Amino acid sequence: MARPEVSAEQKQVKREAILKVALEVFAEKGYHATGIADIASRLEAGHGTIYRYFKNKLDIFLTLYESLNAEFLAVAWGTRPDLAETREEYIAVMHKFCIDFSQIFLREINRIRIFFEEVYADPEIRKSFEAAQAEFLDTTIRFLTIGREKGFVRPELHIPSTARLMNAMVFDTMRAGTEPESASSNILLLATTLIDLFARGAMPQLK
Amino acid sequence: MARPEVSAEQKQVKREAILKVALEVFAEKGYHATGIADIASRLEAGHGTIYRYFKNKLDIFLTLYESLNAEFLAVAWGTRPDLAETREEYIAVMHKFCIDFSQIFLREINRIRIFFEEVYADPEIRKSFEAAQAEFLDTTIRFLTIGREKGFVRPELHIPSTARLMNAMVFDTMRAGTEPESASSNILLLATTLIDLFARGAMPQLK
Amino acid sequence: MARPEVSAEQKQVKREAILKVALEVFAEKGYHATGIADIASRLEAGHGTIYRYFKNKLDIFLTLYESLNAEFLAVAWGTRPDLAETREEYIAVMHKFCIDFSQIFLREINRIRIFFEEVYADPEIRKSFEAAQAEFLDTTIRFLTIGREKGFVRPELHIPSTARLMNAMVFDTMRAGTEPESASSNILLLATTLIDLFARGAMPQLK
Amino acid sequence: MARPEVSAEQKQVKREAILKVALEVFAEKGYHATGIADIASRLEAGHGTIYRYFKNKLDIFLTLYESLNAEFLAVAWGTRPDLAETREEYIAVMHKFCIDFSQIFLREINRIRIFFEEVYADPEIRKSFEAAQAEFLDTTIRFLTIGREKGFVRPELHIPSTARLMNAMVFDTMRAGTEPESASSNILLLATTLIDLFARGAMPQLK
DNA sequence: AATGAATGAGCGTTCATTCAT
DNA sequence: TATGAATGAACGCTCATTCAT
Repeated sequence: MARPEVSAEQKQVKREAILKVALEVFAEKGYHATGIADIASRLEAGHGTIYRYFKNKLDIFLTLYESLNAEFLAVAWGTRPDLAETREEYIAVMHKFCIDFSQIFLREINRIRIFFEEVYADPEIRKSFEAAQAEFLDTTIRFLTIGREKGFVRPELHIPSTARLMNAMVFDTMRAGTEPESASSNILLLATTLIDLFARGAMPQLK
Repeated sequence: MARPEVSAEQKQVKREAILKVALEVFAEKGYHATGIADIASRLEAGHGTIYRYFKNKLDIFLTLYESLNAEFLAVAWGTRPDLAETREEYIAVMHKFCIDFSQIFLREINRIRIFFEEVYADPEIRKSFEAAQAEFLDTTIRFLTIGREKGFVRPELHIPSTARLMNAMVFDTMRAGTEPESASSNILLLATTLIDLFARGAMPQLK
Repeated sequence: MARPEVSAEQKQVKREAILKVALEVFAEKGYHATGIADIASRLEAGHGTIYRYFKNKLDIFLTLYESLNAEFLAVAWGTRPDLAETREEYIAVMHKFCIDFSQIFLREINRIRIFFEEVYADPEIRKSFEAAQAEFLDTTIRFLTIGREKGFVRPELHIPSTARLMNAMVFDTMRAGTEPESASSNILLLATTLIDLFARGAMPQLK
Repeated sequence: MARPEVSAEQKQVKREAILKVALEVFAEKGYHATGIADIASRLEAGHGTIYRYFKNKLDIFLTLYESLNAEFLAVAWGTRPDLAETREEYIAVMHKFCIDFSQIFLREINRIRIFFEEVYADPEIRKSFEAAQAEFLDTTIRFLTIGREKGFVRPELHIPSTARLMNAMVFDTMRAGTEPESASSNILLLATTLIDLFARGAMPQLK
């Protein structure tokens, strides 16, 4: 009984070691330019070894890709706009979401890089990306719908479009974090601005 | 003297013929999956011929890519927020920009597709994309800066961040137009919502 | 003293277990398409284990192959044309040989399949096949030589050639038994016809 | 008009050059042990070149294989037992068939070698072999049926079985020709014996 | 100018075998 | 004794690019 557990555990350890170096190489060179040989040699292992743990190159990539999607989605579905009783609380929910997202970013900058850069490298990756995007859209739609019910969102706003635009801003904020530093790519500043735009728009209020 | 001119002109005609079919194939299959042979055979020409007009596959792609960027940038630099005298005119400038952008889209859906999907297919493409994005950012910064000077933009807004977020929304609106139709991917609806968010935010105004 | 015996016995039991499943897999997939992993997994053992009992894949195959040859040869050497006193008894010897061969077939269809199909899969197998064929030829030559001495075989017949042709018919009859059923592949009918051709030829006798 | 013809002709010349060396290598090393690289290097060409003329390794092999089948079948269908008016003429038809077959053999010993040795190297080859065998059987059945109608074949003989056994002898005679010389592998002697067995059987006629 | 035949580096992947545990 | 993780040589094949015609 103990034995298979150890074996399975060791297998998992090795899988994760492969994922770790694969992520590094994918982030450095991109999906297409990365060869199994690159991953194997950085792992200081034979390239046959990798095929003991993953079906093929795509399998490795999708594993990395989907685990990131899962983390993002967990944060997104974890927001609780339903608990917000006031306008300020509603904004605070959004704020918390941005903070949580940022934390994943800080931890997972390489995975975020491949998340954005390799969307179209393979039809399977694209499918995975699109499935995740659709689900993200659902979470944002939920956020807005609850907000409207509670009177925190202007009722005349078209929710699906708004959700899509907000997601575009959120993901671009993440993407900014993967870029070499510049004034415009400060992730926190972008998040603050995003919330400000959401709350008040860009134009002064007419009296 | 006449001869070389004709020759150069003919050369240009052929170049454009190649670009035309290359665009089709790139849009259908993507950069990596497209072979020179695919382009040549659809052109009904030998593949050696293509190398007389372009250095290599990347050269063809970048030519297409950069001409699209140039068109987009021409529209962006052509906006005249400086001529807006009223809040409504300022919004109208933005509206016109969206309309003009949409028109490029309607005409150039294939180029827009490759614009979005092949950003990271090659480091050169990426560089080109990033250069264009930086310039787009400049046009939006100009738009916002002029708006602020004229009192149409809230002075406390951080302009570079706002510009980046607006661009994210604009490009995502374009991208939506390349996707199979769905409620959320209506390009005009997205543009209208974008302007609405810009003008008023998503939340009701406090009295 | 007892111990090594038991060990050797156990070793033999395991060897036979390996041969049993190996035969199944070889028959199903063929020599080249069969991997050590296929055999090991059907055996529910590690693939390293197999190398404790056999030198390599070829060793397993040849063991199976040669044991079948040995069985066939035992039957062939077991014919007793020397005991035949009459033409009818001589034919009966041949008949018995066909029946005995068929029984091996009924029992060992899988080994017969690999016997025919994998002759050239490896030079070693080929060598084994050819050695067996040469020995089969000897048995048939013996059968015919004795027959001639006893006046049951036409003296003008070239015995080595006749032996070879008869063997060709015998093995093709066996091979027919491994094929999906059809009118022409009825093993008993073929054997009967073979004997009939041997005894009387295909043409009517001239008066 | 002249141009494409020349081009197609050159293409054919090259195809045949490839087939020529491929046949040599296949005959020497066998299908599985032959690599595209082996063929290419003997051709003194890059291995990519081969893929301009053939889809893959199997394509080359099947081309060789099927052209041999076609030659054999042409000979088989070219026999004219229907023209035989006497027993001797009927035997002469068979004799001619053997001679013609032998001539292909003398010309095509390498193709005959692969014909026999690589039957099961790939399912496609096997399919091709079996289709050819079935057609050969038809030609022999035709030969025997016409013989029976004309009174040259004993009416009680089971024709499909007889046809199958005769084919086994014919092909084994061919196979003998591919083997290192021995008393039993004299192709003409085998053919003569085959006809003798066909005509008179192996046993003395009862008075 | 136009061609397309030739090239070969490079890819992802398989699997028989070894050997430390 | 039994294991299965590790290995890496070797495979078939693709395709961007060159260059002789």
